[in-house]
Amino acid sequence: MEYVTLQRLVTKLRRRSTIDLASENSLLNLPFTLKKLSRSDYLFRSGETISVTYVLLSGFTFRQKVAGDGGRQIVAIQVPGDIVNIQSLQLNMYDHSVQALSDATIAVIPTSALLVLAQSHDEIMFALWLDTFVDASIAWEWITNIGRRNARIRLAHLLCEITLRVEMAGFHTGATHKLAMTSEDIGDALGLTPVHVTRVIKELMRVGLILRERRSISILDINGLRTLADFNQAYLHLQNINHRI
Amino acid sequence: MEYVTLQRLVTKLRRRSTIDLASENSLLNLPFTLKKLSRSDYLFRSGETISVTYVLLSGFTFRQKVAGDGGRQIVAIQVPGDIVNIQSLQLNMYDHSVQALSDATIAVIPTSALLVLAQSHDEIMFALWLDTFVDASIAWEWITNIGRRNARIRLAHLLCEITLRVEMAGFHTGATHKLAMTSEDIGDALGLTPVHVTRVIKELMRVGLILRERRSISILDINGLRTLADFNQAYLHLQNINHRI
DNA sequence: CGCTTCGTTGAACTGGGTCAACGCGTGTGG
DNA sequence: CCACACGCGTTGACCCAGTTCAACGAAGCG
Repeated sequence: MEYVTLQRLVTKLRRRSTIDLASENSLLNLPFTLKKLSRSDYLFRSGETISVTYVLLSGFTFRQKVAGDGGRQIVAIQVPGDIVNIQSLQLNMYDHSVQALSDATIAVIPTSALLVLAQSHDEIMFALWLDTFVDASIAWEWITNIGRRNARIRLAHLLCEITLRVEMAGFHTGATHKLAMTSEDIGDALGLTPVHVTRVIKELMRVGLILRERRSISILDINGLRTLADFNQAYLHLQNINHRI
Repeated sequence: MEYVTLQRLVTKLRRRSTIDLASENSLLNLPFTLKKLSRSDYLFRSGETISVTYVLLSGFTFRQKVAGDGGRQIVAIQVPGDIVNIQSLQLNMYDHSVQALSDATIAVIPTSALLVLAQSHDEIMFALWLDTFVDASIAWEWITNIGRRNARIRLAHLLCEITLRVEMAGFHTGATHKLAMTSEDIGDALGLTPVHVTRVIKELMRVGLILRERRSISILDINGLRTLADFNQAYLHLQNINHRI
């Protein structure tokens, strides 16, 4: 069996916050177990009470809510390194579900251990808190995406965001990177129907921006997508602009 | 001149978190100045760098982003007691603007003072952090609202949310409560055009759920609205369900 | 090899957008 | 104190992006 650590979590937090060696070691020494999910498996469901915190180590997961008429809406996507439910530090009842978008590996950390760490290391507390700000910032951008952009631009914007976040998580993207999402998944993230998503995908293929084979999408021209989507990455707050010193 | 305190902030934090007397006093002793805004005045603009934290004491403000084609999207609304930009604790560059929806009074607190307080009182830090979680939770519900509900239900849902949040801020609502928003404001919050908003408002009037006079809306039948919107207030996390003890 | 899942395509439909005209308060300047 | 202008709600006619429904096909899996 492979040797698994929480290094990816440290790397992710380091992108935006300063984490000194002591804090890094504390994080790496957190107790955790591993959980493997297959596509569509639930990590947790709306209404459940859980006392663990999940960190995504590989694969993708997504957060979803269900509208009154049964319509599913994906409200966030997690990439490797992301903490899935940092809310668990303060809330233990969930009003949404998290499900695997692909096969995924997840570190399961007792929330109490993380809480102790946060309380003893301000640096870690602020780093985790900053992550919460970014979650909100991304959600606001999604509201803008769904509320004010047409289907083509919405899709391009989503692809730009995911590509960039995956790169920042330390994976090479480029022509070889593939995103495995069904038309229904994409539609549920963009507020569209799967039928229309396939039409829009074909449009973006026709102009050479992406390539779709089976249920995976490859980015052929990220700059073209960025231009089309008028993508401004400020909302991802990727630089360490922490101004506490 | 009236005597103004940050009591409303304490009350707001108390709704969800435990704030002991010492922490309460520290909060009330925070230095602050007052700022008065008229409808449409900007509190801050996208791209600005600011080192103060704003707390809304009376009136309403909203957070907005602008899409590439110039379309405005309102991504959040603040009610009295809300901290407008708690992000300032860690981020000092904004990717969105905040504007007054009505005449508003705002407490302006040096971020550094708030930061010192948060670092010396875990209780306050967690209370502020919890507020961030709720901001994200509300944003996710808005994504679902805009992505998966039709115009009538979207509007009903927004009205339910605002009514409840204003009540929780300690104001009486009921038949006399009025919300002053133009059709354009509402449209920008719901991802609709002002023309369609007036049509939907008329629909809700026809069935006796609301009353519109000039540019204000009164709620006539909050239960009817809740039923129509299938409103589930869990996402507002109004109870003190903080499970750290 | 048959079943399931999902992409693909076409045709018809509709919720909401667009455009344009009008009307009613309100505020403002002469 | 009146007249005009401006902001915004209202209404109607028309339009279109995206939905709906349905049929078909291809890959993957047991």
